[in-house]
Amino acid sequence: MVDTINREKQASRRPTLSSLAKAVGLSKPTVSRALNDYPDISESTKQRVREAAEALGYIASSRARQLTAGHAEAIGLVTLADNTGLRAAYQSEFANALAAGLSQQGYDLLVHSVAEPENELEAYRRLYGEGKVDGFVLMRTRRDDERVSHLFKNNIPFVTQGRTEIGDQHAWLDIDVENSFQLVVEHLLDLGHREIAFLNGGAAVFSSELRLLGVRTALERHGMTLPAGRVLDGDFSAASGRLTMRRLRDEDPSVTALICANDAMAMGATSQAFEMGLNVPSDISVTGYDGVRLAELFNPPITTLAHSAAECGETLASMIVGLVRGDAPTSHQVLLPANLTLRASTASVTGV
Amino acid sequence: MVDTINREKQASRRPTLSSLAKAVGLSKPTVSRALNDYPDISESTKQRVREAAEALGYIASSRARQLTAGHAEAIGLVTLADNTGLRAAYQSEFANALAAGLSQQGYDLLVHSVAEPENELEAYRRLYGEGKVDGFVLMRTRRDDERVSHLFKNNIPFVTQGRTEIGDQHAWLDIDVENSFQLVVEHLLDLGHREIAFLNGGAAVFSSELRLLGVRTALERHGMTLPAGRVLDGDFSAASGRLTMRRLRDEDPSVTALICANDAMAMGATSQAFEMGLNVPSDISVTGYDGVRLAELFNPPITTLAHSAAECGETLASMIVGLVRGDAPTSHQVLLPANLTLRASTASVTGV
DNA sequence: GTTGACTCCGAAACCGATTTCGGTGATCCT
DNA sequence: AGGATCACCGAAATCGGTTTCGGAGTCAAC
Repeated sequence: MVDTINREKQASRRPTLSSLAKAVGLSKPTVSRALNDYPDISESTKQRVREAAEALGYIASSRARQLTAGHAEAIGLVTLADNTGLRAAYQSEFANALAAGLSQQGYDLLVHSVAEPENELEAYRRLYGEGKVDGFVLMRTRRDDERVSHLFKNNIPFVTQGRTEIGDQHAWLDIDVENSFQLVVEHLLDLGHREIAFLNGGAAVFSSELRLLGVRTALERHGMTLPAGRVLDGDFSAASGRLTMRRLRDEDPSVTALICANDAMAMGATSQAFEMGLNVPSDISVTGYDGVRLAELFNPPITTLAHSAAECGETLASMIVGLVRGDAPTSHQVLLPANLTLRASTASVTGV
Repeated sequence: MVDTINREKQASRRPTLSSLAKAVGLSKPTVSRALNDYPDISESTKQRVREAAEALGYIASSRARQLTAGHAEAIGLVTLADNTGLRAAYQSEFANALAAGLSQQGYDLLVHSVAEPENELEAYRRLYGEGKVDGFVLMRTRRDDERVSHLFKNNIPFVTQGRTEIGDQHAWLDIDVENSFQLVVEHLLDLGHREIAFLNGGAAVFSSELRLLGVRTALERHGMTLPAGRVLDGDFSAASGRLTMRRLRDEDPSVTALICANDAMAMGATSQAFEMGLNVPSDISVTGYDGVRLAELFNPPITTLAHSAAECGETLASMIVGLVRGDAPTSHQVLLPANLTLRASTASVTGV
């Protein structure tokens, strides 16, 4: 009876290093080194061990390996549970690419979602403290970001997507927004627009400043200025794009072009325009930023500054893996360009 | 010198159970049980241990715990690297919700991306074999899905989103598409449409059959039939929506309403219609399915069958956790309704 | 025939937790 | 006072790998 139970147990249980060792008549360490291709194991033995492992379907437990190796081969991504709608669309394209890049390097992406923002830091602490991840990728960093300062202080590997106030001290990947938004302005100027408004993304985001700088610089190069009233503050949501479009028609109807700090706001603004009887682009041109795929499907397709989420994800993946393996954080600071992608939401000024 | 190094090591190293035990002058097991609130430890000792743990910033290593506990407290999600565009949009909303649901139950979501579809099974095998995850959530299951049969055969916990051929034997969450598409048809009939085409999603997907059944049933209830030529096959991509719309105008221009099997195809079809000079909905009505957020932002907003990705994610989360904890797979089979969400892509027939 | 170098493998310790089992001391009972 | 009961804690084994160290052979050299 006991015998039966034991045999069943044996059979149902996945093979371990010990059982594999027993099967080939070698010791645990020898088998381990054989599988890991150590030079002090004879080729014939390695061959024998590999065949036996294959035959028994042996797969080394990463749990046990992690314990001695000291790393989890996983990178953490902490998201906020209320991160829904279009904002999530960008994040998902990105997370997908990130996971792809990490997988290439033998790492997995561990996603943890927190319900309340005030528990966010705790999640980082726990995930790393428990040893579930070796480092983090941070999305949508803010200018003064407590996550960044916490990770930095505690010497935990991390890469941010977007620069921060202490950007010179950690690893980051960012888009050259300053330059990019100059391109947008040039494009609109070429089309004859002179009454341009800019819907920015809030001062808490580091790149907002750079975006504004880009817009200003380009305008000034052509002897124009951006009045304070034409700089609006949004929150990257489609709703805030709608709101802006409404206010614009009420308070500043002479505007012929609206530059938005992301695609979601551009889409919101465009939808709102149509609902108010304004046509995009014949009545007002709208531009976005991000290159979310769906902006291309939008009607009209949105002219935008596209950067490849896939490229971002892959680059971030190799950056964080580099950090985990001991690279200096400051050696991983990458600025990617965005490409002005002309589509149908911008057109030359006609009616004026 | 050695002393210094050691002290530094001690200091920089995160505290372990042993060091904590030493600090409070107790044994490892006692401290472990105190922290885990075992009844055979005095309240005063527990208190003392907890305070010391807090003071030292002790966090139990999940790596070590996993080794004895036998579970990883993580659920795997395997994605295909080429999963981009709109298809990804749905997945992301979903993955977000899934992660949120899992986190609530103390589990994390481990995302692994595979580049080549032929390596997909290998990923499932490895992830579970290594003990990195306790189970899986499968998205977009196919009618005859080798992932499903593999997991089923090997007795690995999993939940699918969507039924399969052996759906009666495993856990799944699905939308009641048959019923839902009846609603769409009724809606279109109410609007006076009589020339209706249906862009389905390919026979490999189990629900395609049910969708078709729903459309047929509703039509027949009104004494109508769906001619074979009016059933098109798509692949859920926006491109296939565009293609369909082109073919429809060329080959079957009398059609006044197009029912699509998902939002992406509906959006593609709509975009294409506009580009060909057809107006949606006045010339042709288009409907979608999925309730991706951006369908709402689309211009015109797409009438669709919406189901909450968030609800799906959360439900799947509790289902898979239940399975991991020993529930019978067949006890977790959930059919969710979809809500007909009327927006601006459908209107009554005018021109006929 | 001893020494040395070199190849190949095994015993034991270790990673950081949990679990099993047993033991001490206090308390209660008769 | 002796024995039973109970509350509380510790020694040792365990999970499944890796690493350190050393030992048994073989072979060439002197």
